[in-house]
Amino acid sequence: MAGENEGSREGTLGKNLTNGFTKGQLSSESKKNTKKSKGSSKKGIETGKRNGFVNFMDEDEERSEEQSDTFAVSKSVDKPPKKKSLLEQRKQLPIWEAKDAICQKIQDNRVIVVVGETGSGKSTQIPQFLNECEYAKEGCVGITQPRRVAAVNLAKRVAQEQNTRLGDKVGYSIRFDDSTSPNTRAKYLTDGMLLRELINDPLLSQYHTLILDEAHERTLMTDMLLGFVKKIIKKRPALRVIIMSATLNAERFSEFFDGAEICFISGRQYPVQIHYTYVPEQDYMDACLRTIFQLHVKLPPGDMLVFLTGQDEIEALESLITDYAKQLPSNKLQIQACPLFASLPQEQQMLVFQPTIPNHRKIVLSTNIAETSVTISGIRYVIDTGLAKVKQFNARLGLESLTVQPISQSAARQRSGRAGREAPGQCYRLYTEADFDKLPKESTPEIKRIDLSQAVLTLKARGQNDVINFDYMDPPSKQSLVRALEHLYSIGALDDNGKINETGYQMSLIPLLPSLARAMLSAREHNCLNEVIDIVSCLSTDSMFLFPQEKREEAAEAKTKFLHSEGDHLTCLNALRVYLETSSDMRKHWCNQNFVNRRALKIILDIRKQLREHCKKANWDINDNTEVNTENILRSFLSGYISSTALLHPDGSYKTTVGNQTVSIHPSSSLFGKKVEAIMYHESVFTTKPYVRGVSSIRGNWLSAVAPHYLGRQQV
DNA sequence: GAGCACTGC
Repeated sequence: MAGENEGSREGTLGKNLTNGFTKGQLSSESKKNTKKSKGSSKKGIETGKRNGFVNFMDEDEERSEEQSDTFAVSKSVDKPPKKKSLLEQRKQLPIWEAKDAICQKIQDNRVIVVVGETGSGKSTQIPQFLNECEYAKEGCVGITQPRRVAAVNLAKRVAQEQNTRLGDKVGYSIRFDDSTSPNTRAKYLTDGMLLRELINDPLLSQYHTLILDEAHERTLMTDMLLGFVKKIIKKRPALRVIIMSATLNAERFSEFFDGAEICFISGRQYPVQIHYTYVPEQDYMDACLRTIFQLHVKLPPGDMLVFLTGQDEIEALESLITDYAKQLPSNKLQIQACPLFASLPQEQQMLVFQPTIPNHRKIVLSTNIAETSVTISGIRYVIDTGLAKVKQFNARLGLESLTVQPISQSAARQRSGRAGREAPGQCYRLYTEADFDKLPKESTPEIKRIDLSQAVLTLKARGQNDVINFDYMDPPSKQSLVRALEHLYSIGALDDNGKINETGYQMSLIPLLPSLARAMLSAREHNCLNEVIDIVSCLSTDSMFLFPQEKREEAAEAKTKFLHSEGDHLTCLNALRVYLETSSDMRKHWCNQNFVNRRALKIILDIRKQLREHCKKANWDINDNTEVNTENILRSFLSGYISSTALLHPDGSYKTTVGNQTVSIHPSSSLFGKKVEAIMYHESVFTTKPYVRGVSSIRGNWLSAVAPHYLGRQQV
């Protein structure tokens, strides 16, 4: 199917492209185009409807103004000369002028909102300013980040500026890696880590100031922190809070904190001119390909960043670009296409960051990863399809889905901003201005889109028993909260009144999904903690089994030697055990030979190590069984998957025990096509139909034994 | 008989 799609896509693309770019036309068209756009820069690249060109119009004057406001254009284009001292460099940051004002504001107000664009230096400088303030003599400032790398890099930079060893006065704290000491006065941490700290220190008493950075991203963790911090300031009058946001929706944060003052910091961002298409493009892949070549022959050198939705698209477009690039005259600028997505192997990801091949224009084809997580230097042009893949959780059906959706206006601005990091840039939106205006202003916060089981457990374990009335900036639907409560109840984390019990509290201390944490607790009783730790580690990150498009059969063949008849849980245990027995100098080779994802395996081993340490601290015995007792292992998992089970019906289909929905075993599962009495599954995903993945076989009579309190009414 | 945007503890 996938192959067929690609084939037909290539067909239309090819036709349209050659309309616009036959070999002979290439250079003359490009000349014509350049002339036109120069002659009428206000009106856009007007070329009419011929030749399959994608026609863009520029933003109108008013809109350009708004854009430059949004991006707080820096007037000085020159960069600081190399030899300047760190202090002199700091003094040139836009935020330096605001130093006294910020210090004054934070002395006078308990909460402020700081809006600063990229490059303002707010994340590195404000913590240093604060530590010089009168009120901040004792304790430290905590700066939260949504991502691990950001926490580490900011800490490194500030340690340098303070001329101190990293981990001393300036440190960071992220999962698997803590670099702080009692001396630490500026601590960069992921927001998940600060949420962890709430367990042992409910008032976060070590901090004189908390800075929630990148709050506009509205991650689940940031949103939970916002609610907790609002509670804490009522109990700690001395605590200061700074909410940092990159967009102009700061009023929402200000309102949430009872009208907190907003400070605006200008950034070091160059203007980006926005271009829209005149008419909606039917096929954005086709439009993308044509736009890339159209712009390539027209625009001065400078790399290009194209936002697409996923790996398949990126790989398809990459091969098309490479094909058509062969038609470029050899005396003209050539094209170097670079794919970029999270699961791309490290070595290939590096190509994006290395200097562009001489006489080439680098064209980075990227997912959303380049919108926030990764910054690429040299980008002058952005092409934005206006789309992204978004995960959504249907609370009524308990199904997840991943669908392509239009992005928000603020995401579109974030994308266009990627063209103006080093010089003035251009952004070509493959949609009309009218369509842009119809986009939602902000993206939907994560808390409204995902399964909240883990979040609800987190809230309850930190003293927020009433999760419906927690002070959310954007409350999730009642239905999704109720579903999470029901799920937690089904696995025995809550008592009959919905309060967290000892089991639930123990689960909350384990950094895993509630279902997997429950399996671990159950494994203690079944004397198979060792095996279950290995399996939950595998289930906590991307699959270790790779299936490259071109070598699918080879990869499937390699996987057969690990297959276990009882299902996917024991299959991944088999594979991990073989890996662990492989000598360290052979492991890389083993991975390549067996189509095993080395990056996933590294994370699996990190998680495994962390879980084993957790057990050691809790004094839990990690058994040293020589023989694997599959029934004990599966029964342990069933404690966590009790509401994720399905029974085989006479017609050969599986129907869920809760909700009686028909589900199919995903073709990637080792139980695909097998008919067993009953199954439990790690996740259910809606793609073309409801599929379950991470599936293992169970006996029907295990169900009532595991959760009589829950399944009593729906006896099997 | 077929999919995986991106994070995080």
